[in-house]
Amino acid sequence: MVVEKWSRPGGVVHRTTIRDVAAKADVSVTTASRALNGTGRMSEETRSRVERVARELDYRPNYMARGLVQQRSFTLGLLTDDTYGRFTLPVAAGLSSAMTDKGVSVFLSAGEHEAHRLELNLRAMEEKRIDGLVISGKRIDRGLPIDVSSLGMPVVYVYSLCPEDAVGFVPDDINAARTAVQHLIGLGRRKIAHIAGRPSFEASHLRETGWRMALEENGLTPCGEALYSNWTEAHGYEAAFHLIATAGERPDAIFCSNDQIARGVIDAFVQMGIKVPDDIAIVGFDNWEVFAKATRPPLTTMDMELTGLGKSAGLALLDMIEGKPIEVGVRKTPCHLVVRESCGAGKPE
Amino acid sequence: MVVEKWSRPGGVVHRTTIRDVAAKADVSVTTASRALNGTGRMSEETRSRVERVARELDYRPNYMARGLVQQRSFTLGLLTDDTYGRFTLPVAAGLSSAMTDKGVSVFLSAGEHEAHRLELNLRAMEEKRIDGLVISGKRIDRGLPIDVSSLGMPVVYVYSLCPEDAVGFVPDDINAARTAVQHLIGLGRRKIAHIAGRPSFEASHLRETGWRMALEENGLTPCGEALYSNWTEAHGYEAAFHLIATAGERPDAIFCSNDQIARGVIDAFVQMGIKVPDDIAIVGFDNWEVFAKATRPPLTTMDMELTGLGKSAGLALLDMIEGKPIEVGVRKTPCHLVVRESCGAGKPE
DNA sequence: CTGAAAGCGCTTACAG
DNA sequence: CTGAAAGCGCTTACAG
Repeated sequence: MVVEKWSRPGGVVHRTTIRDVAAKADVSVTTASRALNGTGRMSEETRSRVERVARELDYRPNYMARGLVQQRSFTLGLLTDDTYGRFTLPVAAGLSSAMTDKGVSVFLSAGEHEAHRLELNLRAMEEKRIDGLVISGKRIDRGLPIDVSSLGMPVVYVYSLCPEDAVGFVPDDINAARTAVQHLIGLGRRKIAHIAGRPSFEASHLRETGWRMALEENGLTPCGEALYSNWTEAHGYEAAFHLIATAGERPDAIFCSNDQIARGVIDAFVQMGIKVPDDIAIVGFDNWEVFAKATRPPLTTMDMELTGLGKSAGLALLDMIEGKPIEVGVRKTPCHLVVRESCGAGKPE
Repeated sequence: MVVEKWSRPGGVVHRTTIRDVAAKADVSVTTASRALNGTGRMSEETRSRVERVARELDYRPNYMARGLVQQRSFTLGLLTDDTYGRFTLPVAAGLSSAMTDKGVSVFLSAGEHEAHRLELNLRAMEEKRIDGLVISGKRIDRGLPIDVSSLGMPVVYVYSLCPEDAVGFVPDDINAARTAVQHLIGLGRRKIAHIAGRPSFEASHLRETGWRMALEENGLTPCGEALYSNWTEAHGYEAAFHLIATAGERPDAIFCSNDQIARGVIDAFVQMGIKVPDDIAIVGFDNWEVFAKATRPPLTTMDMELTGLGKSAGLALLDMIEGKPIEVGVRKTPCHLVVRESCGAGKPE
C-alpha cells in the first residue's frame, strides 16, 4: 500500500522565472522578455544568449502572467452538447491540434446540459478569460439553449445552427450529395434512388436536393421519391425491401443519406440475393468507418472532413480575436468522396 | 456582405474588477476579496453587501490574476490519442462536467500525435500552468509515447496503461464479464460459449477470465474454447458459424467480448434460422448504442460507465492537487449490465 | 472586524 | 541598443 503525497516537501517548487534567465544571461528582465518574444531591436548576440540560457534553465513562460498584462489568455472555449462523440471529437481534435500550433489551448465543455448548467460552464470559461468561443453540436439545425450575444467576445459556430449575424462552419451537404450521385452517374448508373434520413433534420433535405441537382444536371429523372424516416439501419433495411417490392423500374443505384441506412440497405440486399455493386450500387454518407468498413462490400461514402472543419473554425476565430474584419454568415465546407467497393469503382483496401 | 470587426471601437472594454466592487460597496479590496471568497471573519452585513454589489456589477473574478498569486490555475489538461471518440468523449464529458462543479476547467488535447507533437501539446499545457494532467487513450494496455515522470505535477491515467507508481482508473473487465455471464446463468443458461476480441488486447483476456470465473463459481464448464480474433462484426459472424458447425454440444448462450462481435453473431444466427434469445442468448460488451440498439433483438450488454470513470479520475486528481495523500495503483471501477432483449430477460424498450 | 501594502510573473510605455 | 518602473487583477501576511 504505497501512498504518495504530491505537494513538494519543504514548500513550493521553484519554477524558473524570467528573472532567473535575465540574471543568468546578465541582462534586464525587459531585455530578456524582448529577446524571448522576438520583439524590439537588440544585438543578435544578446538575443541568442538569452535564448540559450532560457533553454538551459528549461524556462517556461507563465501564461497567466502574460495573459494578465496582455489582456489575452491564449485560450479558447469549446461548448458542445454532444457526448456521444460521433461529430464532436473529430471537430475538437482538429481544433485543438490547429490551435496548439498557434500557441493557444482549448477548454472543453461537453455535456447534455440543460440551460442552467450551460450558463455555469460558460461562466467558468469567462472567468478563465477565454479569448473566444466555439459552439458545436450534433446537428446543423439546432443550437445550444444559451444566449451568447452579449458575451463581448468573438464566437464561431461549427456543426451547429448559427444565428443570423454570426460566423459558422458546416459541411456542404448539397454539394456532397451531388458529388456522391455524380460518382454513381459517372459509373454508368442511370436509375438512382434516394433513401433519406429523418425529415426533421435539415441535412436530410439538403442531401435530397443534391441528389436531385446531380440528376437534373445529367438529364436524368429521380428513380422514385426520396424515402424519409430515421437515420437507422432498420430504416435502410425496410426501405430497400420497399424499393424492390414497389412496382415500376428497379433502381440500379441508391444514394443513402447516411452510412447506417446504407448498411441496412446492403443487409436487405444480401437477404434478397441482390448483388452490390453488380446489380445495384450503393453510396453512403458520413464515412463512419465502423459502419463503412464493416459492410460487405465496404461502403463508398462521403466524408465530411470534420477535422478540417474544426481547424478552419479555430483559425477564423483567431482572426476575429486579433481584430481582423470577417464576413459573417455560414461557410459550407467541401466534403470528399471515399471510394471503397460498393459502387464497383474501388479496389479493395 | 456584412463585415464585422470584433475589437471594441475606442479601445478595450472595461471589465468589472474587484476594485470596482470594493469601491461601490465601500470597503477595501482586501475585504471585498475575503467576502467573495468566504474567507476571514466579517459582519454578515458587509459580506452580503459585497456579494450584492458584485452581482449588480456582474463581476467575474479574473482567474489569471487569482492563479498568479495562488500558484494554481484551476485548470487541468486532458491528453489523449483517441480521435475516434468512442471512449474518450464520454470520459472527457464526465471529467469536464465534474470539474466545472469544482470550479476547474479542462484543456483538451486530442490527436494521433507522434511523440514530438505530444511534447508540444504538453509544453503548451505546462505554460498554461495546469494543476494536473489526465492521460487517456483508446485501450487500457497502451500508453502515450511521452515521459511524464519529471513533470512536477500530479498525473492520473484513465482508460490507458498506467505506470507502476502512478494512479489509474480502468473499468473492471473481469468482474464485468463475470456479471454478464452470471446474468446468463441466472436465466437458466448452462452451455455458455465465449467469443473474444483481439488476443493482443489485455481486455480480451480479462473478459475471458471473468467468463471462466463465473462458470466455475457455478459449477459449470466452458462450452468450448474462447474464440479470439478481431473486435469486428466479421469475427462474430464467422465465429458463430464455427460454433454451430463444430461437432459437440451447441451452446445455449454466448458471451461476446464487444458489441460489434455480438452484432455479427446475431446476424449469423438470423441467417442460420437460429432464434435469439429462444435458442441462444447473447450478451455483448460496451453498450455502444449504435450497435446495441440496432441488433434484432436489441442487445443486452455491459456498460463501462465511462462518464463516471472520467469523473472519478478528475476527483482523485483534485485530491492530489490539494496535497492529500493518495494510494498509488490502478482502480478498477464497476460496470453495469444493461438489460435489453437478447437474453430473454428484458422488456422491450 | 478591516485595511494598506507587498507581491505573483510577466509586458510595455518611457527614458536614456 | 538597454533598463527602471509601473501595472495587469487578484490574494494574503501583517498590523491595527
